[in-house]
Amino acid sequence: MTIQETGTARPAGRPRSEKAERAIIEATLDLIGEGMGVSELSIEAIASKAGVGKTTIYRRWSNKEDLVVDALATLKAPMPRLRGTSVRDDLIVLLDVMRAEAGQPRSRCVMNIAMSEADRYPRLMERFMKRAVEPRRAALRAVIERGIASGELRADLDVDMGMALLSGAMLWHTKWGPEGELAADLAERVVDAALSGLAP
Amino acid sequence: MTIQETGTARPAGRPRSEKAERAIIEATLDLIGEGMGVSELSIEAIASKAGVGKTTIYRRWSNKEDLVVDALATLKAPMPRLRGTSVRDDLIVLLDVMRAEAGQPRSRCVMNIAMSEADRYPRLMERFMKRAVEPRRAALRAVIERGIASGELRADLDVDMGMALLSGAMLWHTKWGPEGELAADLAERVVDAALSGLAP
DNA sequence: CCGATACGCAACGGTCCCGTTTCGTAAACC
DNA sequence: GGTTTACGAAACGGGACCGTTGCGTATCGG
Repeated sequence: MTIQETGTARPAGRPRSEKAERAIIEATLDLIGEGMGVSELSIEAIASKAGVGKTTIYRRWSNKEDLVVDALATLKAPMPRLRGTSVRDDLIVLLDVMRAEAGQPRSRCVMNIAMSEADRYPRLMERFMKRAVEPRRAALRAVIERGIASGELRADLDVDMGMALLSGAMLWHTKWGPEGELAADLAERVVDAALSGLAP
Repeated sequence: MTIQETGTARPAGRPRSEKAERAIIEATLDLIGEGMGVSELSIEAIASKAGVGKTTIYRRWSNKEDLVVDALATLKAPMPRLRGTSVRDDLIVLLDVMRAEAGQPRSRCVMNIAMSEADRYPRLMERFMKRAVEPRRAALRAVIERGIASGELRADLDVDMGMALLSGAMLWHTKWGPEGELAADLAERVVDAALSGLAP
């Protein structure tokens, strides 16, 4: 009882390497971000990429799905400070986060998983939605609801429909838009187009 | 030279079974429609589902990608007759086709492939885009351009942005909207929301 | 009937990955 | 030093699928 006795009795023997744990999760996210589906992920590939023995993985997670769940749980939605001055500005900020994320392989995990594995891994999706998708959705929803309340958006606007138009348009550009990087002003143009509508 | 001599000399021996060929392609599309990615497709699973020997597949296609290319080539975009009375009506018809297709496993191939395998199979994607995606896009683009010309849509509207808002919103509802079947009036509501915009 | 080709089926050796075990070494505690 | 647990590496038997081959049968033209 010299030091480091915080009540939880430290187990005997060599402690588990946190570095290895991080490397495993990083490798998992990297592979997913490269476009690999969950079913194509192999423990051996993760171990190899992480520079780790398979034993070290199986000691921590009993199967692939548990590992992926934990890996995805470390993904947090980057929550920008919304200035709250105008709904238009806040929407641009939120959608521009989507644009920026679409470029980083790491952040691409979110969209890759959300789009592809929706049906097959219900347990995984449930956690993943709660952790990574819901915060993004909630932020967008809050801005839209605030806009309705303040009169900046139509009083009869269906909130879900507003979310669909805004983030759907970003999604469309990401996957099917003109090739290459997304234009820097894409978020602004999407917001303005959605706000003013297609009709004259 | 009794009958059936159309210049292409009929090769000797038993002819290849067109029924088997159709069954193979059907099985391939079924598996893709069930959410199976191209890399998870196995020749053995296709053969089994089609009630066919592997030999019969390898006799026709030398690898999986060729088979998938041919299978996807049989997918044609269902092209509804557009009445052309109003842009709004035509947009609703086009988007409602998307809604209807989202339910049928067979037609889900288009979206599943288009969303998931974009990067990894460039040769496949090129053909697939040309055959199955482009016609849909062209139809939507034509309607939007007609609307701009007729004054039913804003003169300064970016056509790509219009397509993104409309089909992006449908896509969003398909993947992330409230669970269950898409509402029967979804296309109409999306079109009206996009036309009038979010602002008052 | 005969030759030729396609068919479904089963088997082959090869590769990848599984999940487990063994081994020698490393890092914490007493 | 001694005990205990974790580590990376290697090997295991097992399963899925690969692409190929051989087999007996079916279906065409001549």
